[in-house]
Amino acid sequence: MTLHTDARTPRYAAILRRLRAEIAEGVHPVGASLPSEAALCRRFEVSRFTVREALRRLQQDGMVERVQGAGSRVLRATPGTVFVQDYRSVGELTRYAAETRLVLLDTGEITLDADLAGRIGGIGGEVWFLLRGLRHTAEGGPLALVESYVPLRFAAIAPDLARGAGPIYAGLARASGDTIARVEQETQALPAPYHVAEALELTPGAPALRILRRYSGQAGPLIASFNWHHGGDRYIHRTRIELDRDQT
Amino acid sequence: MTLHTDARTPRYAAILRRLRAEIAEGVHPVGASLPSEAALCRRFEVSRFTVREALRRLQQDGMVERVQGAGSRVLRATPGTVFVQDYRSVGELTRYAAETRLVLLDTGEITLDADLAGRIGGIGGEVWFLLRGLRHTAEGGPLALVESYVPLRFAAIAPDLARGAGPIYAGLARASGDTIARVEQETQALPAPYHVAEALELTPGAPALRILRRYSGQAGPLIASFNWHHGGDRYIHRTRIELDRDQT
DNA sequence: AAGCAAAATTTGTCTGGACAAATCCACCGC
DNA sequence: GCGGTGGATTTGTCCAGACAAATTTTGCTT
Repeated sequence: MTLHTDARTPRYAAILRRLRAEIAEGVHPVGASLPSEAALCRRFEVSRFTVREALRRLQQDGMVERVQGAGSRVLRATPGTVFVQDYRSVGELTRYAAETRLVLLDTGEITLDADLAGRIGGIGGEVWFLLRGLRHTAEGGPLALVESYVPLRFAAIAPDLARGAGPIYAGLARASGDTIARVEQETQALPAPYHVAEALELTPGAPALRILRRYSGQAGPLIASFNWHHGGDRYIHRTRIELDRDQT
Repeated sequence: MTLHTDARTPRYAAILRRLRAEIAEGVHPVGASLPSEAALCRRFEVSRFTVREALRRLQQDGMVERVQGAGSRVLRATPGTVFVQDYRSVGELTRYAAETRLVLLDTGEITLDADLAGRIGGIGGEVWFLLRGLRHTAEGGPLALVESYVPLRFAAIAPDLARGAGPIYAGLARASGDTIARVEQETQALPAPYHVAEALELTPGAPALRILRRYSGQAGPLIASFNWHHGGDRYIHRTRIELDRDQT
């Protein structure tokens, strides 16, 4: 197959457009693997460099995940309309988590129904172990409902980690001899489900902020959790972009 | 200069670490240009591919901007503590805005009640000039309601800027001889107010995502805008943290 | 001094090739 | 059936080279 591209647009851009369209149309459904780099090279009659450039951009859009030895897998059918990236170094991330932890310990009001064991087809079609917890503010009001999904192999130790010191993801990484490789986060505004409304003292259906956070190690997922928050008046999810350079 | 790298870490990672350290130490101050790719190749005794891989990651961090023909310029010395950064560089940000603009023009469905002049004690107790706009997707559905607040001194030119080409904040910066210094963003989930629900085809009170974005120049605020979005099913606000593997 | 055109510089795109590292899978032995 | 082993597959890293495209600099002309 030859590429239809005028002299202006680079070849990888044409391939990128083609692949994006195919993913959107369901030729490569979410969860399926893309053809290998070699196959794409043959199909588009370009070098591996060009194919990789296109795949790299798909990956940057969050549409595709690439694993050495395994291949490229479709994560989502469309790029996020607004795509914001959050950067923290590992040291800072740990410190951040530690600070959060401190606040929680300060109030001494964490509830953890860790013994509630479920086998729930949670996220990504996989079977996970569910932990449920509640976070309170210093004033005693509910701050967040946390629903954490842990791979089944951690089912035995997860409750202890949840009750122990330090963030859970760090404990899981330690226990499996892994290191944190990736943290992803998705924010949505949804009507509060009944059990969330009850926990956060909202009326069911009121706007709630749901933040999905996924921690992955080199070996695979460590933990994924939904954090349910008050919609607006009591909680603000805040980000900041700082540009240090002059723009013309 | 030879690289000190054990067999495990790739060479580009070592170069990346070195450059990051030098930028942090001020060897390459913010605003200055990095050595050219060719120079870095000679210095580290690697091929251009390897240098480019390191530079590409610096660019992804938002620390460096790369312009064809001009070189690589240092944008910021370190990743901030809790800063969330749009992963596009400033150059790409402009282009992104331009692309959005194109899409909008394509559908021909932008509504701009720019002549609706209000003196509204908007944000921060100051008096602002209000612009209102609606963004449609390619499929024709409403994507976002935009309410922009502009300082009164820009009241005369703002409507023209909104109708003209290019992002408004860039036009304002140009008009005032200023440069963008900071962009802040806050996300909240709120019950959709009536006028928002009407615009986005929601039922009033349904969960909506409100993103407040503030652009500031060196001299002061340039523009602040509320972006109202669908709550969840059609719009996902997504962030991602990717940790480099060369950190322990 | 100002304007314009050519040259030099610098990053972008692309080829072809090579080996390493991670993963997957079929086969074998128990 | 189970576990391990080895080969095949697939992506990651790296090189040397080439031309294109954008920008900056230089030098010439007016």
